[in-house]
Amino acid sequence: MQHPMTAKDLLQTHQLKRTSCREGLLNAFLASKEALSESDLRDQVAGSYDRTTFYRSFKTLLDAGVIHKIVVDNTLVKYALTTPLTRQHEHVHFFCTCCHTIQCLHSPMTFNLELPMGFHREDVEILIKGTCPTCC
Amino acid sequence: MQHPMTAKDLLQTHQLKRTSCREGLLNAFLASKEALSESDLRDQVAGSYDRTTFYRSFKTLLDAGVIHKIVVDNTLVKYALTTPLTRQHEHVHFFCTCCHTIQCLHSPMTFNLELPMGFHREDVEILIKGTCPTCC
DNA sequence: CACTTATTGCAACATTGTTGCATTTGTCAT
DNA sequence: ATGACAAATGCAACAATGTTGCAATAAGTG
Repeated sequence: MQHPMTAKDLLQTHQLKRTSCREGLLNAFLASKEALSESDLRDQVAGSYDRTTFYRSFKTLLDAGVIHKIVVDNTLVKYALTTPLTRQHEHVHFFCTCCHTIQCLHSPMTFNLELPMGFHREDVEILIKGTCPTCC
Repeated sequence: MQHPMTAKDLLQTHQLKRTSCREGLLNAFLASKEALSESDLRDQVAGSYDRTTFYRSFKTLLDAGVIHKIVVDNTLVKYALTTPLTRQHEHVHFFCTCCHTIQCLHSPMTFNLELPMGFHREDVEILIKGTCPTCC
């Protein structure tokens, strides 16, 4: 299932006003299957809008949770639309070192993490790096 | 085992010249058990050095792998000394949701991950969020 | 359509990061 | 120790990035 949503829907769902800059940003996300970097976005939409407007619209979408941040390798920062699957905890991100795409894995997998004394676990973030089926 | 190393040792091991700014940075890390943010470091050492020098020294340590980056929650960025234990793959970072500190965990832990067909795993990054012994 | 409120664009500013170059410092061999 | 060489430093100037206040504008509502 891809994104059946339109920029308009996304904004209305989050009770945000429907402005052209916000729609421009969201359309960039809707048009691409992969996560986008901030400069990707800037290249696509920011020519048309004031720098300030871009920042503010971008921040609005982030704060509202319409999009979310992803960090790969502790270095590469990208953003993607927030989906119901994205929202759930303890899911695993897979980063393909070959084609540099990111996927969420939901298939059954087991963890056995034994923490040292005194540590209490609430949540886990896991990023697996390797090659995806398409690449190898 | 804590860090038995001195700033001097660390620099020599990595074949970096022993300058006071680099030593200042490393001493900040050696003095703290926790990961530090860039502004933590700036507060501690940067008064004494030129802004440019701070950036360059910091980058040198990062590039050489003497320190490494840690990202929590896709948002909070900190840095820690790279130790032999840190260097080994599949080590775990712990983020305390109470005191907001980050530690590297090295204690023995078992870890089982079954990947879906076609995926090949090369490396794993794990961040555990919860409470540390000091806090709860 | 008119009203209300949030968003926009602009300008000015603040912060953050970068580059070139002369000076200083560390390292290594003597 | 001393000198030579390479590298790091500090400074200044610059570039990029992010922020704030405010008047003009556009969006949602009745």
